[in-house]
Amino acid sequence: MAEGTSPHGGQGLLFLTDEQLRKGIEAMFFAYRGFTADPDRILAEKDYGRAHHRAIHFIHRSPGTTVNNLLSILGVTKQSLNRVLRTLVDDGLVRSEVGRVDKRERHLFLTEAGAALERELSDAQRDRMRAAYRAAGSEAVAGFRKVLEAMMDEDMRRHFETLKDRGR
Amino acid sequence: MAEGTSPHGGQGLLFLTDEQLRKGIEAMFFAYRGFTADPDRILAEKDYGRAHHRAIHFIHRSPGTTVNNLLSILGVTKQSLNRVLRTLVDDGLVRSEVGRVDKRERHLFLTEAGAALERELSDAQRDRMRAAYRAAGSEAVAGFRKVLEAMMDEDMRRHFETLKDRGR
DNA sequence: CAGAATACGTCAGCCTTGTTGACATTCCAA
DNA sequence: TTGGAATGTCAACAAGGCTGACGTATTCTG
Repeated sequence: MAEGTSPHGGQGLLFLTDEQLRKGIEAMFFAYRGFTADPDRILAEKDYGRAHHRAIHFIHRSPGTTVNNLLSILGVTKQSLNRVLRTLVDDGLVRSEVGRVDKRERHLFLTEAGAALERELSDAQRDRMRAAYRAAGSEAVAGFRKVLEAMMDEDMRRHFETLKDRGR
Repeated sequence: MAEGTSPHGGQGLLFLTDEQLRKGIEAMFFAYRGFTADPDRILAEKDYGRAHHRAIHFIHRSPGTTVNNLLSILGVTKQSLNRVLRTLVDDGLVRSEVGRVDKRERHLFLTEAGAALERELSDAQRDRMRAAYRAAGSEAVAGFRKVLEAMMDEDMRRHFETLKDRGR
């Protein structure tokens, strides 16, 4: 635990046994289940799935985003996204607006109802995240974020950074 | 960053804005994609999916485990697991042995071929994990693990701990 | 301006992986 | 010994990925 604070700069001299790495892998697997568990319960009641949650989350995060942008964030095909988007628009949770400057584009926004569901979902998910952060301590949180960022693919890290800036 | 090392014990006085928590959530989402990307590529070539990977991983980890035990680790229905297991047995990657003391149980083992695939998959996944750990430093790794453990459901943490001990 | 490229939507069909329901076998306890 | 619980298998269905093909509107470019 004190290893990383040494003059080596916390890098370079890590002894990483296969066993340690395997535990990291399993931790990731089990934790992700917890991570999605609470929203999944809420979604199931409303006959939505994780795909709907993801769309709602990122539309909330980047109001007015285009379909194409959402596509590259979510990393699915347009057919797949479209199915989800259609139900959200039909159910009045998402509004799709023809672009003013480029009329080929559709800009996506949450309606009031959509924003309400978003709040319900992210409240649940944040509660767990907050509890985990509290239990682990702020030093651990910094490390958590560092490792996760290092684990992303390049494209995803780019998206992640972009979202980061926008939120400020 | 130095906050958690204070006499407060790294807890209690965390300022956790919704914005910070949201970034944690997004980091988790993007990182998990990276986490599964490499094995997914290998699996796609061989016409297997993530479900096969999970089964192989945990059978490797606990040779001789029963279907029921695997079920509770994976958190799916037995019918769902069974389908995956059947293809693995048919393809000669997994051996299923009728229990000696309780003949209702089946004990699961990897065959040589199964172990070979397991190695290929976990090598790929470990490589990424190792790179992320190296990039983040050992202090970060400790924090990473701490937060993940705190994020798990109780049952999952129990499984996680059990696997931990067994590996030693 | 004509034609290529882009953005989006949609239809059809497939696969994986989750679900429930029905059922056979085996074990155990009343 | 018999009925209930536990274990595992088979069948059928749904969600949500995927590819491929196509239509339409719009924009960009030579």
